[in-house]
Amino acid sequence: MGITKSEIFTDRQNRIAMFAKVFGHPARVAILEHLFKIQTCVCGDLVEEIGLAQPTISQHLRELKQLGLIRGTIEGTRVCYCIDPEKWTAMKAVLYDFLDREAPGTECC
Amino acid sequence: MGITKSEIFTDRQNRIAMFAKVFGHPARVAILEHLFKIQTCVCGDLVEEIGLAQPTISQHLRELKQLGLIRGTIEGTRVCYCIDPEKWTAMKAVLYDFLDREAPGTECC
DNA sequence: TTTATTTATTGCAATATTACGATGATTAAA
DNA sequence: TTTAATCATCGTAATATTGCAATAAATAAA
Repeated sequence: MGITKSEIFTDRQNRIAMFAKVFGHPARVAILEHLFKIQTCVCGDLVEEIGLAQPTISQHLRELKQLGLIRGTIEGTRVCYCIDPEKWTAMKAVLYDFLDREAPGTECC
Repeated sequence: MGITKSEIFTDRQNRIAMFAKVFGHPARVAILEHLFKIQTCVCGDLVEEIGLAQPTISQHLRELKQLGLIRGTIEGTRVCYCIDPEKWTAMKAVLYDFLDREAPGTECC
């Protein structure tokens, strides 16, 4: 049905999935990488840097903003985006807690 | 159009997104957590453990298998699943390389 | 062989995602 | 005030994802 049954999972599992999902598209990965690279915040440069239409970039930026991973500041006719350091750290803690496991070396079954 | 323009991104960015995407659903998070918890591999228990229909679980298992993160071994009428340790480690390396950044403390713009 | 058990596959309905053109809103510049 | 520039939003088309009932496939048990 295209709709995720979030009710049957723990908050923790839903939180992990929510953060992972936002990285599940290369455009959002590229946006974040560019924001990390260009210390001073960027905005419409992302449209040129990445090869997608302006409304598409804007849509991806909104998803990142909704999770709090980036912030946008209006600067005249432009909008400057940057990583939110606290949120980035908090997100890392959630994902690392899930990812940082050692798979047992024993053979399967 | 619902279709991702993978061509315009680097292999690295696509790889990061591909791995992150598979964790972007709580059912797959739950499956992996259960496989980590129950050392000895499980199969249809996942259907009971998680509250989704058998075909749905089977579909999620297939996605994990396609990325190589889990393996399935036929045992009579059952199929035993387990984490692939090498693939798990390789996946971690890819995601950590992306996630493990320090956001600059400087203010936005 | 027949029946049960277990998992994969197929087909489908409902919803979500991706992408973009058109347009609106806001502000700077002329 | 008018025009240009920049970004967000709306509307829409195409595709993807999620979930399940029905069914097939494979093997164990009777």
